[in-house]
Amino acid sequence: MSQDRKLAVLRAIVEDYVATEEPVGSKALVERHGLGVSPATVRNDMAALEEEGFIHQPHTSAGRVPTDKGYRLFVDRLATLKPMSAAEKRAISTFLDGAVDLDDVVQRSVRTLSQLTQQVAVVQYPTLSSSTVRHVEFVALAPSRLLVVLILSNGRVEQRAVELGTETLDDSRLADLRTGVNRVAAGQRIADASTALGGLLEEIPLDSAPLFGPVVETLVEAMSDHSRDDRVAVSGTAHLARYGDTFETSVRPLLEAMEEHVTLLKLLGEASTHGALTVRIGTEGPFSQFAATSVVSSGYGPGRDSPASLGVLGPTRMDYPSTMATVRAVARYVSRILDES
Amino acid sequence: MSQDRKLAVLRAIVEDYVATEEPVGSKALVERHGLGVSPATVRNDMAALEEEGFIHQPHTSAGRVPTDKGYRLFVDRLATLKPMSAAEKRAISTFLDGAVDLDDVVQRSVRTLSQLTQQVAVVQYPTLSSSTVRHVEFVALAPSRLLVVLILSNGRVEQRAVELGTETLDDSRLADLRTGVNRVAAGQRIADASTALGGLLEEIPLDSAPLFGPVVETLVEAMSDHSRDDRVAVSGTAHLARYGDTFETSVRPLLEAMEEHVTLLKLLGEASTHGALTVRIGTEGPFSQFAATSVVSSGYGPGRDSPASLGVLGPTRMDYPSTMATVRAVARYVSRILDES
DNA sequence: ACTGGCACTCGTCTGGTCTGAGTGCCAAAG
DNA sequence: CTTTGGCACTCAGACCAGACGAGTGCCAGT
Repeated sequence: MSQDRKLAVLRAIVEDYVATEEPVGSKALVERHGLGVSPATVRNDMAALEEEGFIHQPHTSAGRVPTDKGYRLFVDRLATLKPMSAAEKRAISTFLDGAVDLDDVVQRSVRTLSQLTQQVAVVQYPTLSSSTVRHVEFVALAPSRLLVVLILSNGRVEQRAVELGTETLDDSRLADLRTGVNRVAAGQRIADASTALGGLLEEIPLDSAPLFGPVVETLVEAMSDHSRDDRVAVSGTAHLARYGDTFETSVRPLLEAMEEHVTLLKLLGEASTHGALTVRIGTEGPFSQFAATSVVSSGYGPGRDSPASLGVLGPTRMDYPSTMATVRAVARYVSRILDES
Repeated sequence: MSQDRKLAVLRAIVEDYVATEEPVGSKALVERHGLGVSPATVRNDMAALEEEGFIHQPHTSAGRVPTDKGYRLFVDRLATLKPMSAAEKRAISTFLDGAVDLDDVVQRSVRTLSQLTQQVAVVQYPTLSSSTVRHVEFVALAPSRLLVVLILSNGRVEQRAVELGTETLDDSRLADLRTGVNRVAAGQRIADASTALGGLLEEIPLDSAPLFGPVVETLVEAMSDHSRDDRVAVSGTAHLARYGDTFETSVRPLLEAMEEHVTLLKLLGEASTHGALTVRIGTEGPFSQFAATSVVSSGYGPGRDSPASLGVLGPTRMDYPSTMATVRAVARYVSRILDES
């Protein structure tokens, strides 16, 4: 029995099953893929593949279905990424080039991804922590209320309101605050700015302390607050309809996860090394309720690090070659856009 | 035949059908609601109700199901809003009180709504147009690139990058710009600020024009740009799973609408007069694909106008009394929070 | 005006049969 | 040792008929 042919059979099974969504039998296989051998031969190979756990038959008189392990072998050794068509490339670039700011880039990316793959797409917002402070602005809302606006290099803007209690503001104190804070914070990476601000607190004149205190505190909090860090954009949930049969068991948990951004992020996985695709198949993931779901993801971001992930969720029975190609293409394109801006 | 009893029968049918999700027959009716008459009598009433189009029987040997018209009569004349339990009231207030900014208020509202009603909740962000300009800030990104930050009274922040071409910036010109723009714009309602800025363009010294021109243009655009105006928050899509049978026909279009914010807004309907509940049942809505879906919505917002809507989508077969009560309660509570801040 | 009775309808449940796709195994042929 | 044709076997799903029963409409009696 030739090892090569056995793998060819597995590949054929995966491809057929993905296309038809039905267990595939030996006869159909030799017909649809010119394997050049008889069904009986294929049956032997199939028996071996089943023995090794790559495929599985739902019931005695049915065809075979790939197992998670089978898909794994397929993506690792058998799949060649399907090259993107010119039309698809064009779609990506025209769609993404119109973006006006970071939010928009993310929104458009996630749309593009879901549209091209016909699946649920997820894009994590680039993390705050790797960016630098561009500017901090203060706006008086009322005599004792202050709006703190933190502007970051990646275009993100964080804002917080601060109650000053009995302390009151006037223009000159506001100016002091503005120059003082920006002197130490502007241009710094988030983490550095945070500690620098801490240091600032200790050297300021005593009479400014009641003002600076709460303000700096809020700023530090806003910087370290990763509550906005786990934001993700989701698109294409309607494609979940294609799970078909296993609705309550598969789709429901997914829909729930769509709103639990933390879960979603864990699913996407750590941002891997730049440009490398990660494929997580079915039960390989951390959540048992997504046993029928695969994740194809990639890190992306400006420069050479990948501060964020994007990817696609779909049934384990998905078209890996083209999904992977699309995810990679979008990740690259988005990274390039972020580089430019 | 007593008119009163006929209505009581309709009410009973609606309640039973909502509870059991199954067509309800005459016998079950008299048993579960102490109507004090025999099944045969009820049958006569039912025949009349069917004649008038309030109920309908799926097939000859089945019970009756309310029609859209039947639900309409029910909510208009028969339903008494179910008062909220103390626990629910507490849930609303504790959940919403923790909100730190406008975004957070909206997020928490939509979460609360979907959790309490066990349905899909939709909350429109308060429209930009009704708020005033708090402050406009400019930050130099590069010698010829400028970040314009527009801070509004409702806590929303809009930001745009401006390319200045050959024009270059320095601190004093930036200060000019800042004071100049804020002098005419700060404190104005959006629309007024827009026109005022237009006027500003004509009276500035000639040498500043190349700088002011593109900046003001961008600002006006950001103000009039309603692309961010149709933003909505959605939560609880997982509850769509309860549509059960009619998956492809009902749920899919809904999931698609969830991402088409424009559609969602149309569905939510015009923000009605403050505090008034709107109920749109099945085909009464503007979209034929949502024939099996009802919308319960209410305007909300600070003061006495309702710049935005919030509401709940669900199957026509929903528990109107409690849904309506919840929507109203949340709308009121959110309005109050917006009033305070 | 209400009620009990009765004949009727028709969707669903049950059990049984049939069909065909697909298998595993074996013996014969390369 | 590998491949192939043949053959008996399994079993899910389709199909069918009959029984069941929930629910109805109508009518005559109270």
